[in-house]
Amino acid sequence: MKDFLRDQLLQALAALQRNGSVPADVPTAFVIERTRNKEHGDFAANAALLLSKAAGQKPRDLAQALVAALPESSQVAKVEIAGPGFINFFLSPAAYRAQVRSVLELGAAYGRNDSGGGRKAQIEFVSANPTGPLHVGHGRGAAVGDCLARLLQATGWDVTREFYYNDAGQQIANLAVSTQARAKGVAPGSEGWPEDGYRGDYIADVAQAYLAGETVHSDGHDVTGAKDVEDLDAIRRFAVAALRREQDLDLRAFGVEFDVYYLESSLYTDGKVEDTVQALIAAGHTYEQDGALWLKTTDFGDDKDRVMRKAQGGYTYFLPDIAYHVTKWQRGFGRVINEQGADHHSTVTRVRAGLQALDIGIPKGWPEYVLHQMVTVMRGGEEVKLSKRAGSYVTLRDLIDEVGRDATRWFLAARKADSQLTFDIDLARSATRENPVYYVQYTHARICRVADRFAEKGWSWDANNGLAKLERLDTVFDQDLMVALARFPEVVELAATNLEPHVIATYLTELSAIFHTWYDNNHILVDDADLRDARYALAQAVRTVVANGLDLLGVSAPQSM
RNA sequence: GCGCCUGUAGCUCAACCGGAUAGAGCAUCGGCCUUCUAAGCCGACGGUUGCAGGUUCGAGUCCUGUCGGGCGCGCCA
Repeated sequence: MKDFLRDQLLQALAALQRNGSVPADVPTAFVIERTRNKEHGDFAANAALLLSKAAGQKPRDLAQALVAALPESSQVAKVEIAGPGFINFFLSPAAYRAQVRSVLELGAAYGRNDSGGGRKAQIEFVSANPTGPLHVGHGRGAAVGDCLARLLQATGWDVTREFYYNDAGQQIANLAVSTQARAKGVAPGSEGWPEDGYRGDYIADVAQAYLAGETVHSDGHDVTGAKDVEDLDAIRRFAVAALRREQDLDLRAFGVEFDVYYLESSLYTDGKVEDTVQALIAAGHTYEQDGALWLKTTDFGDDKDRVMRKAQGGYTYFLPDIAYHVTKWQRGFGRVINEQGADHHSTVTRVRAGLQALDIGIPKGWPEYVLHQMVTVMRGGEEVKLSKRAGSYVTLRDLIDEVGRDATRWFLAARKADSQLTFDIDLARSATRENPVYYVQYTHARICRVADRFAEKGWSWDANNGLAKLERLDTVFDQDLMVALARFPEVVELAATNLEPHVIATYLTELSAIFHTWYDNNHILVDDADLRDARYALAQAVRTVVANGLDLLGVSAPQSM
C-alpha cells in the first residue's frame, strides 16, 4: 500500500512538472508512513514539506497542487492536507476488506514477500566454543539470530544458518586438562587442579562419561570415551563431542537448528589460514616488526595495526576469522550477517579491514553485524548469577526448564538487540496480562476456542459468505482490527530490513490488544448468519496473522491454554 | 584516557533510518463475568525524553559538549 501511494504521488508530481508549476529537477525522496493518530487518516506523506523549498512554493500550496493532480483510486476514500503540509490518505473500507480476504487466501504466506529474490544469505550466530553449556547470552544470540533467519526467509532470502566453533585452541586445551583432572578425581581448587581450569560440575560429568566408555553422537559422528586418563588427546576429542552434543540438545530444545557447523581447525588443515596470510602479504598491507607479522588495519579505519603472526610463531585469532569470512564470500553469500555479543564488537573493524586488504571485491560494509548487549537474569527482585550445572553463570537450559521455551524465546528476542536486557523470571512465568507471551498466545487460543463452540452450536462457517458480507463489519472496532491486520506485511518488511526481530513482538502485542477489545465488543456466534460468518472471517484472519507472527519468533501458537 | 552501546512515566519497554498531541503494560485508584476462556475489557492518575547548547518548517531521533550505566581497548579467543 505504501508503494502504491508513493507511486500515486510520483505521478502527481510528474504531472506538475509537465505543466511547469514545479521544476523538473526537484528531489523525489519523501516518506510515506502509517499515521499515529487516526484523525490523520491511514498514511501520511511529507512530500510537500520536503519539496517545498526546491519547488519554490509554500508546503501547503504544494500539497494542494499535488492532491489536485493525484489520480483517482478506489483504494483511497479521501485525501486531506493537514498541519504544516502533510498529505493524509484515508483508505476506503473496501481496501481494508480486501486485506482481510488476502489474509485468508494467503494463509501462512500472508506477510511474506520476495524482496530477497532468492538470493543467498548466511546468518552466523551462537558460535559458542564447546567448553561448557550455553549461557543466557548465547540464548539471546540464538533467539535473535534464529528470528533474523526466519525474517530473511520470510522476505525471500535463501538463508543458511551457520555455527562456527573452535575445537583446537587454547580454550580447548584447557577443557582437556580440566576434564583429565576430574577424571583423576582432582576437585577444583585442590592439589593438582589446573590453573584457570573449568570448574563447573559439567566437567565432572564429562569425565565420568569418558571413564565409563560412553559414546556420544555429535555433528555427524560418534566419539567413544577411551577410558584412559593419560590420553589427553582422546579426552579432548571426547570432551568436545560431549559438550557440542549438550549444546545441540539445548538448542534443539530451544527450537533452533543449524545448517552448517564450521570448525576453526579446518581452516588450518585445509590451508586456508596460510592462503590468507600469503594473500594479505601479496596485497601489500603487511609489514614485519619486532619479529611479528602485522596487518595494516589502520589503512581501513582501525585505530591501530594488528599482529597476524606472533614473534614466537603461530597466528593470532583474527587471522582465521578473516580466512573464515573469505570462505563465506567464496561460498557465494552476497549477504552475511553475524549475530554476536557486543563484547566482541572490536572484531568488526578488524575483520572488515582484513577483507578489504585482500582486495577481492568484497563490499566495505560486508559482513553485516547485529550485536546484542548483555543479559541479566532476575528472580524475586534479585540478580541470579549461578546455575547448578555451570556454576558461574546462568545457562540457557536453566531458563528453558524454568519458564519454558516460548517465554524464553519471546523475552530474549522482544527487546532491541543493542540495549541491555533484564530477564525477569517471575514475569516470564506469570500467566497474566503483564506477560506478553501469554497475552498474544491467548489471542490465538481464544479464536481456536470459538471454532470449537461454532461446531458445538451446530453451525458451520460459510467462508465465502463471510467474505462476501465483510461490509457488515463497519464499527470502529472492526476498522481498527482490519487496519492492524493490514499493517503486518509492513511490519515484517521493516523488521527484516532493519534486522530488528523485536518489532514483531511489539506488533503482536498491539494486535492482540486490539483483538481483545474487539472480542469484548463483538459477539461472534450470533444468530444472524451473515454477521456471524463475517465476524468469524475477521477472527480467522487475526488467528492467521498471530500464528504467522509467532512463527517468525519461533514461538508456538497454542490451540488452547 | 580512547572506541562502541545506552539513558524515555515509580518499574519493564515502544516510538516505522527527522514528522503532527511521545505510546503500551505493570504498579496505584475506580468500574465490567446468567453471553464464544476474566490468561480478558473499560476508565483515572502518571513526562522539561539525564543535562546544556546547535542544525531546521519540525528533534526522543541528527551534531557538539557534559553527567550516569554497560562492554571493549593483548604478539588471549
